[in-house]
Amino acid sequence: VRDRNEPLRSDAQRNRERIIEVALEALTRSGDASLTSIAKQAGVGQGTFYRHFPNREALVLEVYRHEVEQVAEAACRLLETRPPDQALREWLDRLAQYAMTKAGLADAMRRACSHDSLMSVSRGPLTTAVSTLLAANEQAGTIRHGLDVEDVLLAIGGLWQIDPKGDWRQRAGRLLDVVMDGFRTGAPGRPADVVD
Amino acid sequence: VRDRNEPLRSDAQRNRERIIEVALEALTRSGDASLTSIAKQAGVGQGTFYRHFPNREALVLEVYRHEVEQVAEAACRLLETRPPDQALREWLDRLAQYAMTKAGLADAMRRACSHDSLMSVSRGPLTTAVSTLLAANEQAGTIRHGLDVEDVLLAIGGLWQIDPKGDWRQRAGRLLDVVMDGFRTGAPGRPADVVD
DNA sequence: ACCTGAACACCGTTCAAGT
DNA sequence: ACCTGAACACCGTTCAAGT
Repeated sequence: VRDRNEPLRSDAQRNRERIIEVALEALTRSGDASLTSIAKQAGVGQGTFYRHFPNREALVLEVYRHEVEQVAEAACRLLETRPPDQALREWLDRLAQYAMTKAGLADAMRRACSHDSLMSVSRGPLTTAVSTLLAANEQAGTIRHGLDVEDVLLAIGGLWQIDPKGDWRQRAGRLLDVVMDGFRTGAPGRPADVVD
Repeated sequence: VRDRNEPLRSDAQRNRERIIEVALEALTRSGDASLTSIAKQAGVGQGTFYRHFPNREALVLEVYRHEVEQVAEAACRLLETRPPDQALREWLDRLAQYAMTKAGLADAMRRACSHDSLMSVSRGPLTTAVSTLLAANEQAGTIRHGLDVEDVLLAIGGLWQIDPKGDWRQRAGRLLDVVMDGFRTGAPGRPADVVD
């Protein structure tokens, strides 16, 4: 209904930002925080809330997008200062750390978002980050050929199942060890696909 | 309040089974089927429903437990007719297939169940199956030492994120290829832990 | 001991009325 | 163009009354 490129009226802009700000805080604390409570905390009426976010999924996706951009940015910086395989591994470590501190938000995503929309968000900055890391490693010969972004995202899918309470550092480390080994070239059982 | 070992009165028993039966059907179709609708479809009042299942999580866990037992059983049979690594792989393939046909139920689990309860269900028959497969493979030398059940369950965690619509067979296959390679002994980058 | 269904609280969503 | 808050539908949960 509204032109996405037209700038918002200043009060609307402020409201929108305030909602996102409050939602980040509330959803991080608990993934099932009610929209009503978020609207109230943000100091807007329900109608206003729904003008900006037509449903829970829209809000969660927006908050998530904001957050995930930060992690994605780190990838390039890591590649500049480290060999590709170390950069990949460290980036995955950071992703794990991020997943743990934002467990509530991840929970909100799982509960509110369809498979399709989950994919489409990943198709944003996360994809760029992963494919950059992937390309650098493939070129350096530190991972097997033919892996795509979704292979990686699925392989680390277990991160979102780790309990943030408890020994998550060790758990995540073990998972990433296994996964990284699966990524490397010439893993046994699959003779290294020597292409052209 | 009730003694878990005392047998239920026959009508109560029948109600309980009917609820589970209906819930399996409804939740498989859609993970967010309402408890009210399930109770109604099962032909019981709300009070009866809550007598058997104090909340959504309790119901979902119970339905899930029933289903997962079937997959777990297959593990032993596979080990009898195949070499350990093929048995493991084929079992994972079946798990993937199962995850896809029961996508709604998996969705219901994700939405309704806490991390803790998710773990505790896995600690049931699934754990037995995985650890049997793991032990056989470790002994045969087809996987690295020191992997535990949770390593495996986390490594295949991505299965639950695959979209059942679309090319899930190929996706799951690729994921399991990566993961199995990560499991094998002597994967590069981790010099084979030669123990004792 | 178990079942029923009305009743309650709460949440997501809509909409007429405002500025 | 945007905001407000009352109103509605629906869901989870409880409980007094039944057998």
